[in-house]
Amino acid sequence: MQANKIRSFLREQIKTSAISRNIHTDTSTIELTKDEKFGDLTSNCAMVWAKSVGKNPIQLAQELIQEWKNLSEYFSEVTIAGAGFINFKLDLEQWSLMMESILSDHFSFKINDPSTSELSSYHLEFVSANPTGPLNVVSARAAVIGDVLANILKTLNHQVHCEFYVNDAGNQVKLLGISVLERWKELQGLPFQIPDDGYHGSYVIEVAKTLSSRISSDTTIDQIAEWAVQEIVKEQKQTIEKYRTHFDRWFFESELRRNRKEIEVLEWLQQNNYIYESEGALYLKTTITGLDEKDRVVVTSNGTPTYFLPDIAYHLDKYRRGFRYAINFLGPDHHGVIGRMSAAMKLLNVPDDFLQIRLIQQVNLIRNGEIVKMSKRSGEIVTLQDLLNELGDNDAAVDVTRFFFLQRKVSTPLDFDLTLAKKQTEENPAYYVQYAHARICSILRQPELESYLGSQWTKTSINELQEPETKRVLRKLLEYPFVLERCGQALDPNGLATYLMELAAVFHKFYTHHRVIGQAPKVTLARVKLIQAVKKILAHGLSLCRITIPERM
RNA sequence: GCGCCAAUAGCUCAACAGGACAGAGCACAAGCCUUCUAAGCUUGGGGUUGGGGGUUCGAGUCCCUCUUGGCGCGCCA
Repeated sequence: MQANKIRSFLREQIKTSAISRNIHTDTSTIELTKDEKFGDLTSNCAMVWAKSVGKNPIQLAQELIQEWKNLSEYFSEVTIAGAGFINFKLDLEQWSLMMESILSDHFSFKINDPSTSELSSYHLEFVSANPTGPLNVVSARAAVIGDVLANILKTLNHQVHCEFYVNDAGNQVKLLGISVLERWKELQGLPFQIPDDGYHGSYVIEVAKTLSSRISSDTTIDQIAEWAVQEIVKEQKQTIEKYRTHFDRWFFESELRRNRKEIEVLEWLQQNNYIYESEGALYLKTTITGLDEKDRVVVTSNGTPTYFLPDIAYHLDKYRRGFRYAINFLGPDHHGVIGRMSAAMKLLNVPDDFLQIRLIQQVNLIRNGEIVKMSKRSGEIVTLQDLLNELGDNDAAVDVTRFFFLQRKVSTPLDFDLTLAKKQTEENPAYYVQYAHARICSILRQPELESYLGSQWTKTSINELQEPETKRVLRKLLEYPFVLERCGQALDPNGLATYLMELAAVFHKFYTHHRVIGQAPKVTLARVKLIQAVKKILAHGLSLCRITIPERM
């Protein structure tokens, strides 16, 4: 939209000036100002360059303004302020064009400026919980983050593929099989004994019940394990879909193994001398990359591959499928993976920036003021389904938790207070945003406004939108594409939730200060168009978050 | 012991690859509905951004150090 166009124009000017001063890596930024008194857009380039050019920032800023052409085409005022900020006040015409672009039918935030964004294909892996139990609340956080980030990246015109990696091979799955078998014995009234490191949760009993007709005394553990995984994954899929998160593919480790992909990788690594043997086990020389602190075992001395080997094969497979970036969201207890996996990718000649591992910090569940310790093995779990049940298991419950998780940065641990969350369904921040949308719909339903709804935006309407509370709304609208771009770059959708709160806030303030109905026709028209624009952006943002967009509340 | 992540108002969190006076919500106090939804708005109190150094025009943000909390450090996944 218009905001991108304006920024590209400025960026070009700054770039030209940078090159003529021999500045090749320019770290200056163009930002929206925090306060209207500084204009609308601001650049810090004069301050950033001052040192290497050997001039004081203010003097440099004056030179730059002289140098730049056609500023008046976009800006009504360009000033130097503070330590050397160059501030740009947008011309009314530009505000009008912005409104026009938002209100137009084929309105889009897609960024068409190749200098600001290379279009890429992203592989997003998130949640990837083990298929040995139901999804818990930590998975819920990952699900929302990954899902909304995917939506944002798509809006920015990137190709996005979301994947859930199912670790359905190895020891843990065998343990699951044993645990199910023992529970089955229990159901048959036979003596049973679940191993200490087995799975003790009550869901195992449910799985055993479901499978009871298929199990007999000569069924193998592997078979039971396979069936159990199927049941649990089915359950996980249902829950996650209910939670409005969709994966393009559920990738099974067993599939990789059936095609002997991990052996293929191992052989390649051996041929290239990256593997050595010690005490009967095979080690990968991850340390030679400088990215890992010690070499890692890939095949144990009894001949079975560790989880690491298929993991390498999986990430290589992502690369071979042609993605430009693989973003991998992991739980905080996996941070050890970063070093070894980056090292493995390097050994396989995959570009350094291909794999980007992000940690999602943990979720502490608090109930009645106490932390609920969760562990699949001990059986004390609060599942995602439990959580939804506690909150009422309806659309509102999903809205609440999705928005709650989106409000926090992924890099910080968070406390989820169950008792509070239940109460907050009445006074939740998500409602604040939704309420703004419902309020606008309510205004637009008024019969007096019917004749205005379909009218075209006219350039002069912008003159009617100059009160402080109204101008603040316009400034917020201008910010939206900046917000999306920032979220995409940071690989964190957190900023979107914050933005929606702010947009709702400026609207609510506008609402209490100004009335749409009963004004001079040109004023009513301008305000109708304004709230239509706000409605459009709110709906767009909420749909990226996959939160209900209510017409009435 | 080594490593990773964090610490911002009474509580939960913001602050956009260092930027202009650190902002919201909840809670607390006082107000605003005979006119478009009061799930809203207005006003107020509340902070040495865990402590201490440093880097620079400028630090919550970067570096060092200390304190506190969480998590890792297996031929488990």
